[in-house]
Amino acid sequence: MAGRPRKAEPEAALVAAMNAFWQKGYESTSMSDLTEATGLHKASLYQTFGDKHQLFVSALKLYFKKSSKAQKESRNGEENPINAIRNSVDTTINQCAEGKGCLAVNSLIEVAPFDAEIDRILKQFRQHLDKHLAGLVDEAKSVKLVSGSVDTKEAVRMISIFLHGLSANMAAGMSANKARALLHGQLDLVLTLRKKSHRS
Amino acid sequence: MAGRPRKAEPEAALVAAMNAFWQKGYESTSMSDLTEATGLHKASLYQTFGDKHQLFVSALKLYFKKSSKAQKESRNGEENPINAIRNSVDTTINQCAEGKGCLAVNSLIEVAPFDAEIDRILKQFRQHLDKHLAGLVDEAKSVKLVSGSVDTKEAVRMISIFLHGLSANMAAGMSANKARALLHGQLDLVLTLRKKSHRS
DNA sequence: CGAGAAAATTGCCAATCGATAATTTAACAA
DNA sequence: TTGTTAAATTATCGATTGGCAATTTTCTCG
Repeated sequence: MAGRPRKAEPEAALVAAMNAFWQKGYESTSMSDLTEATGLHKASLYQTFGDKHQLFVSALKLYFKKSSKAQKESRNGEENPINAIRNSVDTTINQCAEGKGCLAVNSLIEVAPFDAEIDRILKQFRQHLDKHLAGLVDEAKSVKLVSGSVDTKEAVRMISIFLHGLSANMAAGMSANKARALLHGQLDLVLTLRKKSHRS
Repeated sequence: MAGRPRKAEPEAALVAAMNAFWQKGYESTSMSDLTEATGLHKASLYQTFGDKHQLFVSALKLYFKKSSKAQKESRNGEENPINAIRNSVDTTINQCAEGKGCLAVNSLIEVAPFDAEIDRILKQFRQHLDKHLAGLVDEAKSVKLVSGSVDTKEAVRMISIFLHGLSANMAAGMSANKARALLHGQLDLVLTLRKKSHRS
């Protein structure tokens, strides 16, 4: 009944493909690049993941899965909601890489305008992240660490947009440290925290 | 002496090429796309502008020329420095287009990481814009419309990053109106203006 | 040990990529 | 008119693209 077993876990190949798309973008990553990155032959990629577009969709979904997992872990017992917020956005920055930026933001610009499916996936992901952050902001408001006059949705949006901007700048070489510093400044402004209040 | 005259202004073709790159990005825009957009035949494009990369460089420089011109005109006799700042960033948003974003930001993500020349041009452009905005902020500080405690460079950077984020979101469909509203909110925060102070 | 099944690999495909050489067309000067 | 010059066009190049059919290898089960 059973046939020849796989030599490699397809998950590892998918991670390699994800990194390839991340580094070069969708269009510029050729099937040849993908075979080199994954170690799999071209036809094996087609058999395992379908065509290039399907492989990209799978890679994006994996990126989101990893990112969501990192978000959940970012709290890690932290009780102070403000610090939880800081951990959360720091984690988002950590998902970016110097010289590469964030795969989601890159794809938002490069492929979402021409690809309804990718656009849908990315929108879903943004909503997911925004919801997570909004929960933390509400929590901070409930314990009066953030003023009740702050509009949660608005605040989250201002932070989210700023994160997009940081991703673009990191793609062009901004360091993660610099990005984090700017980001915490933005948090101070949006949540009307006193400056230099980073960490407790 | 003189030979056959040109049938079309090369400037018009360059504008068309710029729009093509803007809409589809560098890699995805083929020479075939460019011939269709410009109306020129392929070989004419090579003769007039050099290869694809040189044509892209020329298109980027044209984009910056147009953008810089719009920036200068955005003041247009406005005496209130705060309104001059608002006009300036509104002009930046106007350079973006719904569904396309800003050519500079798109290129920053798509090509700057792999192309030193483009990276240099884009960096130069950002510095130019930042300098212009910093001048306006300093002006506002000198007439006490912005607190002297505001760090000009820091403030400009926070606004610039936010603009990058807005461009990314506009590429994925955010309306210019929404972008402007969020942007003015960011100005209020960064320059510590009282909310809803838009326009005088 | 074969028979069968599935993974892995080879080899090839039409289409398109960016880029030029060779040629034709059209204008001005002599 | 004709020679010169340059723009416009045609035709074509080799390389690479994404994609797949055909084949070989390697396993499990009867």
